[in-house]
Amino acid sequence: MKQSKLFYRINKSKGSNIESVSHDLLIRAGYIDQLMAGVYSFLPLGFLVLKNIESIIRKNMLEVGGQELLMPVLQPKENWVKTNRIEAEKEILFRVEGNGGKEYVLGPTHEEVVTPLAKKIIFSYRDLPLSVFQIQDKLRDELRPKSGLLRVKEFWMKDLYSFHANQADLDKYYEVVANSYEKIFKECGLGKITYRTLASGGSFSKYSDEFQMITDAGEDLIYICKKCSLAINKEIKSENPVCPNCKGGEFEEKKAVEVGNIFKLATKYSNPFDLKFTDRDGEDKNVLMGCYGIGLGRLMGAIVEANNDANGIIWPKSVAPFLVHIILLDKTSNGKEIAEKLYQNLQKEDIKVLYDDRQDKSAGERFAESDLIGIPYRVVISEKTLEKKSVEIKERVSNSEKLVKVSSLISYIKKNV
RNA sequence: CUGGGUGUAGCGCAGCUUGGCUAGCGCGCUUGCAUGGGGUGCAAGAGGUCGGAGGUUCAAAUCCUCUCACCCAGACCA
Repeated sequence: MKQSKLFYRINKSKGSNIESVSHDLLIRAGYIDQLMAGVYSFLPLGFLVLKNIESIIRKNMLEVGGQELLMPVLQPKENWVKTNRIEAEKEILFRVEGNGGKEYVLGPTHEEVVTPLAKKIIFSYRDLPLSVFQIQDKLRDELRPKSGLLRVKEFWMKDLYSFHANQADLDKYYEVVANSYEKIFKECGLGKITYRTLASGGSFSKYSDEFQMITDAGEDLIYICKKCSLAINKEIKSENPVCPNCKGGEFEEKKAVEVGNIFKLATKYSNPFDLKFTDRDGEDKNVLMGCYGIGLGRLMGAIVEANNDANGIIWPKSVAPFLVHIILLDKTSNGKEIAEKLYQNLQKEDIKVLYDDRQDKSAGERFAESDLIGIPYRVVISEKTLEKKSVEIKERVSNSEKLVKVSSLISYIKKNV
């Protein structure tokens, strides 16, 4: 992508009412735009990041046997009456009326769709276990959206639903997904600061698990055992004066944001929708279910909260909108030719490049913008570097740069990814 | 929903207390000249009717009433 054509606008000044770092940086660097409270557009830069996060999640969900499908945002009110969530969730439920007064719900989640759907497919123990997932838009009328992407009314969510013949099988798969979640957060660069956190559970299981990333921008409090590192949330803490795992140590209190959670739903939804299967012994039994969610936009915000400095965002390579940011300073036709060729050749190697070809901007301004946008590798091409048939390469995470021969730049980058 | 705060140009703000010339500033944008490795300099321009509606007044960004929106804290939250 040539930067002169990129659909974005840098804002030099921070809004006085913006509190969270990720909110400020994502807006200022042109990743997102606020349409109204809790509702954002993803500009090209932001959408590239979102799609990278999506790819990481999709890959891992396919690995645990999830089959990808797509369910509608628009849902019939009747299904929500059946589970009583039309009442239980009424504060966050968007409802719309269609022609003839027909009432709809805009889906905040999809148990009310996936369960009746599964009923058309699952009949026998032979059909179990199975799991399906989607990455799709969710709508929740949050009472108070805040902190940019960390709490919003409309967002992409990955939701996986699993179906099992017995508790042991559900328990086993639940752990498989939990491990997969840890992998996802690690791949997004949050491995060290994201804790699988014990939380109180759904109706039929005692516990659920939240995945909490430590950050001051978070709105949750979690407690980490200093002895065994078990993390628990506030409710569990008030039920357990000592660590329920090691019976030992004190807890350390940390602010955190919930980037994912997993539940054993058991029969909570198979009951009202009468989702049953015929077991080996010929008896009809309730299907047991699990559900597993990750909010993609929130994860993106969390990644920025955890990866930034005074100059801007520092994207982990796995989710960065581009891997390389070429900045051409040399104004001669020779310099331009070399930059263009590098730009083309990098792309041929499937390396994503943002090429700053804006020769009317000062070097300093372009460097400042580059830091703000936060692409992992910055490659500067100037008369100075070209005298040595080289370009200058600098990683966003470091503050030292080095010269690399023009001819070996691609292999250098490939070696370091 | 409760409490607090804010709406003036694309962005960030001043002006409002003590109504009064054609509503200012910085950034950005346009044009020209210079500059060319950390938000470059000089000059000349374009752009707003002050969130919205109503009211008071000779006169309203400024005062009053209503209303909408956004932010922060709390409550709430698979």
